[in-house]
Amino acid sequence: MAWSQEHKIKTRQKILNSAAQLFTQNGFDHVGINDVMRHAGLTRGAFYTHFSSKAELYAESIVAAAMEIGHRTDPDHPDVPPLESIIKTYLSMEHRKGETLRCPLAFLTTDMTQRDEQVRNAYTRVFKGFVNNLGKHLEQQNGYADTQKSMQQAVMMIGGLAISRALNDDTLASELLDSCHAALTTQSN
Amino acid sequence: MAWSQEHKIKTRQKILNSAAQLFTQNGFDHVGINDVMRHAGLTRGAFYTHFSSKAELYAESIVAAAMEIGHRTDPDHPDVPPLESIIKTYLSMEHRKGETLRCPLAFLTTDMTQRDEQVRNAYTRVFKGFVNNLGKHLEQQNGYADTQKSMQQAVMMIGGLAISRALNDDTLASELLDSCHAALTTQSN
DNA sequence: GTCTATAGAAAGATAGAC
DNA sequence: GTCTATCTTTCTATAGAC
Repeated sequence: MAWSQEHKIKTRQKILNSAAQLFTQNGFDHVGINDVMRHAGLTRGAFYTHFSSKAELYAESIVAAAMEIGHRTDPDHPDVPPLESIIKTYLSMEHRKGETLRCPLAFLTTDMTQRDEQVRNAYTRVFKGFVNNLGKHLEQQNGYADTQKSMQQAVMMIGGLAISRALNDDTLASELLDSCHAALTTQSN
Repeated sequence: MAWSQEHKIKTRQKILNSAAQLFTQNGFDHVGINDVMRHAGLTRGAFYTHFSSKAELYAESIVAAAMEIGHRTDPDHPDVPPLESIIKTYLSMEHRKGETLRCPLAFLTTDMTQRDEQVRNAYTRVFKGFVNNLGKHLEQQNGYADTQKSMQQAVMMIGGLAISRALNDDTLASELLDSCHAALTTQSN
């Protein structure tokens, strides 16, 4: 049946979108399958026809959450802002709040140490894509690639945001984000 | 009774040491009070005469875990190695494994976003101490303080290690740690 | 202070009706 | 495909014996 097939795909997407939001906001352990399904307008029992386990959903959610941000930062796509602008948005107090923007690399960093292979693989692939994107920006800017510099930029962005979220002091967090921003724009590029 | 008082203090310390180890290795949600007490050679029921809640234990554990590393890196103490050596140890695959060395700032970063005030305050205090220590090293080296540079160093160390632990790819993780090391030693200090 | 026993709640996963 | 109901496990926290 073409119709029910299509309906199933749409339902799956709704579950995945709900999961991406809830997981990045609260982490794996503080989101139940119940929460995800309710957020998607369904109930518990319907879950396992779409995903085989909570971990599988989590792995796919990380990729889904990354793609939401990814297509806004890929320099191969049209109308993507310059690196300077991307960095500023990434290292913002807005992103730290996590209401409108949530990079899974920064929001779920230490969460990964407790997860299984499939989840960690998803995170690793997303990280490689992130570094690769930074590398393309750098190459457009300077004419040559430099993986090491791209990794340093990635750490300064992801690490800076992750730590700022851990701090229970808005002033300090803001100073920290500013320091990271300065490191990324002041240095000899 | 002086004897039972002293015994209680020693028991408390044993619980705290066990907690510091288990929590930094596995995070808040994957360590039960049962695990901590068993590791300390006791049973569940004895816990609540020493701590009022799991969160209180967690907060104190973070400080305890930090002090284990702290006194080895404080430039005011005698026989503390130079910054270059500290950075190398911090950004090592050994530290990434977490068997002998575990900085709570890097091991528990995103875990903090789900915790209550007392826990987040403990983390924040430890982070301030970390940055302060780096600042003293920098001042000894260059003759002047630079908080922004110290924060950047902290992010490169903590963030680099945290991300390397999230990656499910030893080669990539090693490259990442090397990149962070290079950023901290190559730059114009 | 430390023990065993248990209350009470939450959550992953499954069974079976519709 | 989605629902309600349930099995099973896990864990914080407390009660009461010694």
